[in-house]
Amino acid sequence: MATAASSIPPSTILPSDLSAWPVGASPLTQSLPEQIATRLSERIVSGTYTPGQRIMEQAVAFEFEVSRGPVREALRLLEKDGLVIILARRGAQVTNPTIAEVNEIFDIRAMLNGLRDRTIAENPQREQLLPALEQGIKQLAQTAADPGPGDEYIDIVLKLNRLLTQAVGNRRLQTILGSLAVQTVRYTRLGLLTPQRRQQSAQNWQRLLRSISDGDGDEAERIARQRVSDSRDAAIEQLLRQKAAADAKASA
Amino acid sequence: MATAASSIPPSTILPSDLSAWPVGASPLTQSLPEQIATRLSERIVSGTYTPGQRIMEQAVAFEFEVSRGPVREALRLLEKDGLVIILARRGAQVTNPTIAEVNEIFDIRAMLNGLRDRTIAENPQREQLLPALEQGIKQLAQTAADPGPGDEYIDIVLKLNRLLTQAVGNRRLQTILGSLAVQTVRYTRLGLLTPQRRQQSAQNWQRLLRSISDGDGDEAERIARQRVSDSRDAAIEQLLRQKAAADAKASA
DNA sequence: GTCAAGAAGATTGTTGACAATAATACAAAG
DNA sequence: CTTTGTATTATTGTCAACAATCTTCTTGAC
Repeated sequence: MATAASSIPPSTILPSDLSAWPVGASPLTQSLPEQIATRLSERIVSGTYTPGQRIMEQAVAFEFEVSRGPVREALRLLEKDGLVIILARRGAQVTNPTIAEVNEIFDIRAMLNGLRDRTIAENPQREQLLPALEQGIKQLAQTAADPGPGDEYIDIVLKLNRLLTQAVGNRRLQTILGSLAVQTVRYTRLGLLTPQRRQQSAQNWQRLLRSISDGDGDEAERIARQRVSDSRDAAIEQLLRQKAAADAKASA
Repeated sequence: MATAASSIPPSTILPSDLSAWPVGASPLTQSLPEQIATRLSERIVSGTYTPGQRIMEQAVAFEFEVSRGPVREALRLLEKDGLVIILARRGAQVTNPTIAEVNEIFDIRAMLNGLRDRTIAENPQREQLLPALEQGIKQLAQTAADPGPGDEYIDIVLKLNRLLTQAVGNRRLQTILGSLAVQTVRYTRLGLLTPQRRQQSAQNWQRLLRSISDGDGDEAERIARQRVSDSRDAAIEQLLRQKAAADAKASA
């Protein structure tokens, strides 16, 4: 029944607009499968569900007090974002990407972020974006210098990326970038963000702002690729530690 | 029951490996939803289902002699590839992209094809690819000069693209490019491929071959983007005619 | 004649049960 | 002790029916 939807509390860990689904023409209320997918994606991104872990329809359905139908659809949605892999007659399990695969995702992100930022820099109406961008980047510089607790820094970066991704009208690009972002945030959250890396990242954002304001598409694309490349390094390190920990646990 | 699957004849219009789904570790037999999705995608790509047309679960289920469950999943698969759009409680309808949206898809294809061809050109093991590539490009040159009937030319181009896409190990890139290819083939099939365009395309492929064999990634990327850009022009023209025809029919 | 409100019909969303298949445990043979 | 075959269990795949919602048609008022 539709009222069962209310038994699923709203998302708390991830801001719901981070995820890929309700990108355009979103209804005010997520559908039941979407709600389930959101909840499950939080667990995968946060590590509650570990890489390789099986997710069984029955168990999820029981926990959320719905039938297996919506759960199946939710798992298909997660598959679309690469958070789970579904094998025929063997169900879903949390993806456990290799280093090479994560690198590949970053390759694509670098390309498409480049396309995105170039498009924005060459858009005559880019002026409207500048105030919000400036404000975010200012915040970023402050947080880079003074770390503070938690993931505040990453949240700001995500917000900036969201801002830019939504600014380009290209809906398919939004979808793809959203999906790729969901996958990589698994490894940048809690990542090894050293002060130097934060500083460099903040500087890159500042350079990006200038290139956009100047309307220099070439430069914007170059910087975007550089930025993704930098975050890749941090993510790979993080992933390596994660895998090492998992191996140690497995052999114990 | 599983035997109902046999009531759905295999794909005929599109070679099944064109579609995005069974990319890696594919089971020998497609699942029921996949079979339905393949069949429906053929109708959309071939124009049997016109842009904007509603696809109703009941009707499809009845025609294929299955229940609505698998049909629902099939429609979700098609949505992933951008062939239909699903609105909550309003069902699926064949996408009817604007010129701008098709342009956006080609923007992304240009970028990612560039990434793909660069990756291949810079791969030390690229030698293995060259014979098959050469053979395909030779075929292409012949067909470009001597058109022949049907879509033979386009089929060769698709084959070449498939060859390259599968050559890069990057599975996610494969998925995305496959999805984008499915969408654009709606407008390149039966497209306005003038002899000049075919000639130029064949030449570009030849240049690409050389850059790969030389290991020149920069050049490979540049050519790839050019190639997509050219095919974009033909597709947009085709789409314009299609829309004009639809408008004329609507007002009649 | 046009527009609004309501009723009837059509269509999607969800559910629980059944069927088919894969994973597991166990026993027997080499 | 390992391996192979078999029985059991667990899990996914499919179905048909019900509930909720949207669409369309009719009716009535202005």
